[in-house]
Amino acid sequence: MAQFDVLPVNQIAGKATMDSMPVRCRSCGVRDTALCASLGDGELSALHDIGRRRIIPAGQVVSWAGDPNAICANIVRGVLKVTASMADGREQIVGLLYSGDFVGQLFAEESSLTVIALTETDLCCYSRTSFEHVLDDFPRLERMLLKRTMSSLNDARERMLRLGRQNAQERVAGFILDVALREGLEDEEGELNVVLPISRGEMADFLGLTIETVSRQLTRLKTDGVIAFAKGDRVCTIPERERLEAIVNPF
Amino acid sequence: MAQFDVLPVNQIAGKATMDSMPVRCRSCGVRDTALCASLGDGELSALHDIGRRRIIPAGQVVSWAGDPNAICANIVRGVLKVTASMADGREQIVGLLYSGDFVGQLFAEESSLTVIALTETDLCCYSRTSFEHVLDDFPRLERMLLKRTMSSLNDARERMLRLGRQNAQERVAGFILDVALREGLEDEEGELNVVLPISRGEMADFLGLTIETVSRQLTRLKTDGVIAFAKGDRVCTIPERERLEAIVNPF
DNA sequence: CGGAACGTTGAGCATAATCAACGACTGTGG
DNA sequence: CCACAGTCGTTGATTATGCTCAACGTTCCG
Repeated sequence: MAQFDVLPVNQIAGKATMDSMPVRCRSCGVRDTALCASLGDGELSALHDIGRRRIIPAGQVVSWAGDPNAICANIVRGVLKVTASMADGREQIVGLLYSGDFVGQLFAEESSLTVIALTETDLCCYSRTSFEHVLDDFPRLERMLLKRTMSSLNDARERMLRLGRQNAQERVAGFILDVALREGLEDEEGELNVVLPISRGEMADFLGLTIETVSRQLTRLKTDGVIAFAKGDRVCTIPERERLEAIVNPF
Repeated sequence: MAQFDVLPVNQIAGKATMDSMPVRCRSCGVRDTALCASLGDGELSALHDIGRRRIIPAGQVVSWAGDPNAICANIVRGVLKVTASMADGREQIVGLLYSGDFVGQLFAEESSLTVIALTETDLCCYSRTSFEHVLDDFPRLERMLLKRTMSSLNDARERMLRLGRQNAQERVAGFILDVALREGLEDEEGELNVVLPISRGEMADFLGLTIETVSRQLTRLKTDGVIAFAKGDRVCTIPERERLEAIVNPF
């Protein structure tokens, strides 16, 4: 009954704006970076109507490998990991997804990968089949998805080079550099500061190493002065980016 | 002048059929498996008009990493490798492409990967930008490309698990199994026979190993009776598929 | 206070890389 | 025709890298 008060108010507010952008979308933090950016304000309702906001606590599974592939989503806030695993428990993180990224494999009846929230995460979830139908009606949406999928494929292939050909030192250094370039901030002294989004164990699963090896390589980078840690094990400072780059791409 | 005789004849032959399928496409071996399968006979001319057949000898580079990303293509016949490499020469094969597969990264100004023909290869080449324009006009073509790209992404992710978490024995066995399931033929005794499409060195580059390790693992599989070689190093027989599968996916 | 989760460090070991030698096969040129 | 180099694959000896097992410190929370 309380819902009755709330919902109509939102709808009225929506109609009161110049265009017909749905209310939930109007305040959405990834309106201009997620796939939605390919839709005009008026077109958003097609996605809005099939979407549902969901908050996932850290550590919770979003979708299991082997389950029917029922949902896909835009990430509004948070970080997800996509993992592949073997029967005996060996695990590999095959992708990390951030705000604005799209989650889910379309056109497949069964999902072969497990998706887990690393931080508390806001998702804008769609039924996979409904999303596929919306795709039929909005070519720009499909085009944007195609571009992103091609770009993900490229990322995956670059990561294969790392997993197949780089040693532990290069992998760890490369990971820190990637995160720093994506999310890092320069301070007043020109140092690059970044919060590592994952634990040592998750870094190991991402890099195809063990926890111990990741830890040892981090201490080595630390004693060599290439990186420094402040306030815990997650906050990392990079005094000279060039030194890190030299490790990742040697001659 | 001789051309004058030939070309009109082809055009007449094209128009003489019930539909307007271009001549070159009518005899094409991958008409129904490549991306073209998403187009009706009449629609084919859009691709046909911008396409050009090209024969690439074995070993020749189709496109270099770092070059302007100018072309894409359908593979009519042959096998290509897609490689990523580091400044110091380390190399990783990130994809193998067969007849009917699509080659090229769209919507990127520079290509980051090198493509090389492993066998003599027939390509149906398009200028990348022209192809992108055709994509605008044929939603079914774009949809098929999206599906394939998603499926390639999935393959790439499964390969990350291998590169990150499997040992040499499992990688080599897994590779043989993959090729056998894709291209192998059962003989009268129920044995699976397959011709390995690449050399030991290329297998090493594909699996993130060295030539010596690949060779040793193959001899180990051979002495264990899991596989056998006949007529050279490329023709491989698998007496019991289950034994190979047990190695790839242990408990 | 006890336990759990996370991270670091050490000792020993196993796996795959490196370095080296050699056989089989192919094509080339004398 | 044979000698030769070149490519490809195999095998052996040795080494280095990263894994395994184990212990221990810190932080957080019941």
